[in-house]
Amino acid sequence: MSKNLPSTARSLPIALIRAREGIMAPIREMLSETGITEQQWRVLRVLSEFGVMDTKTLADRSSLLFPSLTRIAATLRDKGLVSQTRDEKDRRRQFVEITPAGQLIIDERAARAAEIVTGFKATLGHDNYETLLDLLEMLDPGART
Amino acid sequence: MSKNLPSTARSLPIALIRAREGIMAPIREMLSETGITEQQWRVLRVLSEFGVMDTKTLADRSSLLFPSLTRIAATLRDKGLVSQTRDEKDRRRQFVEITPAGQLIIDERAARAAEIVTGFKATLGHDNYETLLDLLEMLDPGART
DNA sequence: TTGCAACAATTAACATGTTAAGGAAGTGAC
DNA sequence: GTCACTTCCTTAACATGTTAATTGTTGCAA
Repeated sequence: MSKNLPSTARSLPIALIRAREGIMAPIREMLSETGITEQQWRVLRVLSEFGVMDTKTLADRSSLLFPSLTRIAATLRDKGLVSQTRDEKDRRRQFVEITPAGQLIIDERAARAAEIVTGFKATLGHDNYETLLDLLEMLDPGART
Repeated sequence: MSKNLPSTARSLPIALIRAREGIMAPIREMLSETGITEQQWRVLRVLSEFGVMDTKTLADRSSLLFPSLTRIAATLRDKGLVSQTRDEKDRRRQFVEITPAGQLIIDERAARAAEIVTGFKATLGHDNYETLLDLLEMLDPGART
């Protein structure tokens, strides 16, 4: 049975889009003054958290596809927020590192970003927030062990 | 306190992206043979469920921004999957309707799409699935009454 | 060593997301 | 009626998502 599609009002893909839209709106607003995009912010955050890493790891941790990352890395490099270096042992590979200028962007906005997150935790309630993260992780093909 | 950003591993925006990626992968695979995209599928589904409607309502129900919808509607019209008509009383407004060819695309794949949804329900468990939808709806700015 | 498969990264091509600006049609104050 | 204002939709410009093709390297095997 269940040959019928669920109503679009209870569609999981659509619900994910709308939730994401709700989450990102205040974050995009915060970022608008910096001139960097949401994805660029994400890359900087990953680099800030884990330090220098190769492109493949960076793409994985940032949840970005390679072609996107190529463009984003080029943009961030032009802005002086990251630096790229070739692996001398394997010249196919490349390493990316956040620069002091890039780290500054993170540092100056970490408090405000944390406030936004706190706001959503308050909206949902702490337990619901953790539950939500757990459920979302169950849908992540990369996280299913 | 909590001036520190959460680890990107427990970041809600990133978790939403990854979950969406996990959900959409099999759906995109299903759609690949049709030549229509995920968003075009979404528009057709909304039109199939609710019937003819004006562009504003369609954008709202499809969770698409107006500029995107303009392009998508033009694409679908060129493919003969929807038809557009001007409102004669208010010539700014426009109505969109699914064509038989468009409806056929939905009908031919409704069963397979429903199977995919059923699969995710099984992965999460029915109660978790409903909980997830409820929590996501709490983050949707358009749904907070 | 040469040839080829595998790999990392880029580029290309097209669709969408996002913001801003533009154009056309309706509305209301005067 | 006219002018400002609003509304609906489109266009523009740029960044990203997505898939496929391409380039440059490496490793391995005939």
